[in-house]
Amino acid sequence: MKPTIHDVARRAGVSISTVSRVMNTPQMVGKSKRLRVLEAIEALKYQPNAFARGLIYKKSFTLGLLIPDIESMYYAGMIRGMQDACIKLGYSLMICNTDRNKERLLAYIDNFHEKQVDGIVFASDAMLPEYYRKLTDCKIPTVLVSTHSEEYSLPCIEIDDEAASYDAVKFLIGLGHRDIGMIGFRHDNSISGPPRYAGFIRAITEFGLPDNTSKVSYANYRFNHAYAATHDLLTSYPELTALFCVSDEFAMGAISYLKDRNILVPGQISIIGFDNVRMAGMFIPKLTTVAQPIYQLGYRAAEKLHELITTGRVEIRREILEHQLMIRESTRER
Amino acid sequence: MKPTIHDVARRAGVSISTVSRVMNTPQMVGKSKRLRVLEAIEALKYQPNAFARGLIYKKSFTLGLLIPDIESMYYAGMIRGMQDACIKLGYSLMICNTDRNKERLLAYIDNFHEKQVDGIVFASDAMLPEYYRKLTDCKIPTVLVSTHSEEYSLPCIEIDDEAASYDAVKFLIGLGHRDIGMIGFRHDNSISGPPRYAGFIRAITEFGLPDNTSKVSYANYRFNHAYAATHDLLTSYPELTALFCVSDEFAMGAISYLKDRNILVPGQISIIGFDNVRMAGMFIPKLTTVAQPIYQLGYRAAEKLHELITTGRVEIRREILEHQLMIRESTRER
DNA sequence: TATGGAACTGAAAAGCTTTTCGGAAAAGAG
DNA sequence: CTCTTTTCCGAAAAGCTTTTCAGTTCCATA
Repeated sequence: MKPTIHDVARRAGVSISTVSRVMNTPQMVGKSKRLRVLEAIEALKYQPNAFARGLIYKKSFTLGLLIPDIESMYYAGMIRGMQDACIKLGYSLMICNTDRNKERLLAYIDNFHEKQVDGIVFASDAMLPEYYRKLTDCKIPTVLVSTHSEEYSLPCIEIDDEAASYDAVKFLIGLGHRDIGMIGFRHDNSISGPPRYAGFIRAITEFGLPDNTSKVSYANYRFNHAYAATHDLLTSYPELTALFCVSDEFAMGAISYLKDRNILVPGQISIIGFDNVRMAGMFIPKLTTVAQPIYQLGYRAAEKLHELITTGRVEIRREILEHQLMIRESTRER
Repeated sequence: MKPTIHDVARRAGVSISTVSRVMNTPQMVGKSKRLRVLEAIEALKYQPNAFARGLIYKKSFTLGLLIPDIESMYYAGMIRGMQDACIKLGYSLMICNTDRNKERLLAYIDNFHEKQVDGIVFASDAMLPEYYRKLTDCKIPTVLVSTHSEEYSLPCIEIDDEAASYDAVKFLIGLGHRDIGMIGFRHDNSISGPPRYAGFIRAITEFGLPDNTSKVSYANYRFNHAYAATHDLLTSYPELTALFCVSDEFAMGAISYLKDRNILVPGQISIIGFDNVRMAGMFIPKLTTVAQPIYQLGYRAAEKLHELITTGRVEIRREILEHQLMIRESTRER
């Protein structure tokens, strides 16, 4: 049986109040008793019971994290940042992988509610009304990361997707490419889909290449969808010399398809990705990509949530972090 | 303020005992009261307080997971399996990323202890004496996954590393290769390092190729170390035509190095990896590798831990799952 | 040597739920 | 219609900690 504060008190020959004080405000306790208590704690390996404390503090010192896909390299990087922030702030992190499943996500919120997490970082793309309702019903502080929500005005932290896309496409154009395609996220089930498309459109129109407007194919998060989308796009538009992919995984899928067709990257077609996941620098060819500050996104999200929990509000509701072009080997001058 | 059982009771005009019964043993409650209580629960969005329950049950219905590297694709796959099992078994999962840092791991165990996790899945490679002592001091049921420990006889679940390596190297030999090198885990800070080396040795000696015994270079978990190790190995042994890498990430690092030196894979050198992470099929060339049942490893680990928690013991202490050769494009006949 | 204050300590309540135990009401039997 | 047996329900205790409140002890000062 786990030792309780009573066991420690008995062994040290003091009251439980004293033991509690030794743990929380040691300076209030006389030296001799304090030493005896410390000895007893050590001997018994006493660790206060988090349930009892939670009952009093009404806090669990635990944060919940909702991510759509644990196997995505993007979220893995974010988790690291978040955990480091949690350590700094004295929280534990409970990570739940929704697999983009609505029921599962809802069930996780219930679970978080029951477990009394102090707040939730929501990284699961679109904040649907059902999610929001449940979150407000439960009154759980929530921040969004790498997504946002106009209608519910939740605190969020992300990059400027439109500008980042624009920069990527502009870079391609600067390289001399005139026939540029895009592999995008579908607009109906993603948040970053539309702004990234908008950035693409802005760049091509601004530089007088409106022919490319329709040279877009959509894929569904994963490698093989991007592979198929690339096939579709290239059969319709074989003239393409450059491809803007809205994620590194998409870029890898596209390159993989091209490789299977013996089309050289960047020899014949240049590819630019998005995210700069760890794998981007390991792939062959190394991916040129627009880098998100993935680790910082996670780190700041946890900090922001902490701010929301402790102060009840947040300095800046919508926080934008800088993106950055990483030029590597998958792009080349035309 | 979160509604309590008292609020529900008041609203439904019954005692708290009745509310509790409605939640736990509904058939013990008369229909009319039950309905009233249900209505009140719904209206108030009542959710029992996990702290109070934990105090009574002495269970948190939470499992702790210790992993060395959340950014490794290997562990990401395992987490998915574990989470699915946890959902089935009614547990939550608390994932902690140790970053292979001893102090951090120890701190996480303390944290698990305080949070009263019901058990721990330990995937952090070597079970050091300090870890084991703390675990036993805290009396937390623990199972090991994709690692083991002779001295402490903890339940574990893994593959047969020696046999898997043997199969990989045998496959290379079957392809006609006679000059085979290996990029291995260092023996001093890994558990699977020695058995995988042993499998390599057994294969080459069994097939009469003892010259290869020393053609081994060691790397430290990550891509760039494998990149460097490949450089070392090939400058010492330029005659190599095949390379056995003890992880897919190592294989990618090796291929990346080879690519930078304009050495063709599999044209000039065949590469076989280990693990079959999700990325293995996406890399260029697609990796031939010996597949671990990563998802099942995670799933079974959670089930096994559940078994240990509920029954106090475990049917089979050391459980071996089957590996399987995945022949793709990074290997070729000599 | 008394007295005021500081320093320290213990008893008890609160926080929320489950469960045991005893009692009341309803249903069935004679 | 009375007595027994179920069925159902409420009061209270237990589980562990923190914190408030009310002392007690001890030292310094008058």
